[in-house]
Amino acid sequence: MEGAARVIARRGVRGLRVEELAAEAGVSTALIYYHFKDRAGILRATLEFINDRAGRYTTERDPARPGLDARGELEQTLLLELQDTPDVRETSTAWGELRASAVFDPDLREDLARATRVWVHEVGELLGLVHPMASAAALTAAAERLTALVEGLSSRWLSGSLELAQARELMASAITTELERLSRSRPPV
Amino acid sequence: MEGAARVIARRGVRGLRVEELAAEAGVSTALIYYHFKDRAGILRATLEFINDRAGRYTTERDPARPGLDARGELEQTLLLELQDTPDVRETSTAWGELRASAVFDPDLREDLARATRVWVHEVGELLGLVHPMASAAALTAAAERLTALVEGLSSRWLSGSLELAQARELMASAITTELERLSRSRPPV
DNA sequence: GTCTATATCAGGATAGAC
DNA sequence: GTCTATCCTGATATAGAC
Repeated sequence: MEGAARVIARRGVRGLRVEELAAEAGVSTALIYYHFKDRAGILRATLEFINDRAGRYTTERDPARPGLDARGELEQTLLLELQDTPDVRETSTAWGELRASAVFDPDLREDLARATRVWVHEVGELLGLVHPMASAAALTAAAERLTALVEGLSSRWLSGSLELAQARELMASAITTELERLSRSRPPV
Repeated sequence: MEGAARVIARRGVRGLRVEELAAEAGVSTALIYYHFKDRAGILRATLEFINDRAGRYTTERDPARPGLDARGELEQTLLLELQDTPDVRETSTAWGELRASAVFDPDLREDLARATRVWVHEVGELLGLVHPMASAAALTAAAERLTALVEGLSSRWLSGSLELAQARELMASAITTELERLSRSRPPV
């Protein structure tokens, strides 16, 4: 699975070759087919693996850093996707590929939509911690804008149209703006 | 070229089959190869065609609607990408595919980065018309955020994670927010 | 479980006639 | 310019031995 994640990060979901994956794992292609029904099965398992791993590093901060306030946690959650580490690169790349593939493959859409909803919801909760008086609708809209922006910036970064440092700055300023917006729409007590 | 644009919208850049393109155009594959060197040549020509067409419908508003104020023009330019017409769908799909492919194909990056810069610059200019006192840096940053958000929302829409109407609402509210932000950072005279 | 073939097939590209 | 026929490569998937 780790090898598969690396291959997807290197070649994309649609560029994944079973032979290359086998080489990456140091086994024969036949063994891959022994463990997975077919190419689609490999993909399914790998994307699940990647999502699990992403979920892990998204939530493991919770108990570990009690000193982090809600806003800090929000920033960290969103900026996490804009980092040049192998894990994040793999996850973001796979995520982008999944979305791009879903445009042409309806089978992928449901999983993707669900995962997106979960993420938007998480960010919405964090925004709610910072601004407890904001309406649910306002929080959801802000979360939707912020997460969509992360995806947009991430794909610009990965496709070489934007420097990582700039992407992070733009994201940070967007967070500030959204929080200001929330505090104006329903001022805190 | 129109047939190619349709096929790309249906199958993606990486899913384009020369045979399907030939069928779409009602000719043989051999004739396609008579006109284009190879598959890459087909792709190059088609993406150029699509970009030209997109450029056309982006700018043809200028002389036609003198009544449209700067803000209206800004909104129209950005919301244009979020419409369910064949042209826009084709353009947005191709654009998303191009970006997704560029992650794995360095050859595509330069063209893409250039086109992105042009677009960001255009939006920056429009923002400047609305807020002539804002600094160039602030305008560019806002344009970068807004265009990245359009891309993020567009790919969510095309991949079935977001309703078009919602995407448009989110985009409209983001424009409002960015304009407010600009007016605060350097208040108008 | 794991390997070495190998069947099979799709799709890019070309030859050569008209 | 346009077609039919076909070559050829690369990639999925399987058979069968160990």
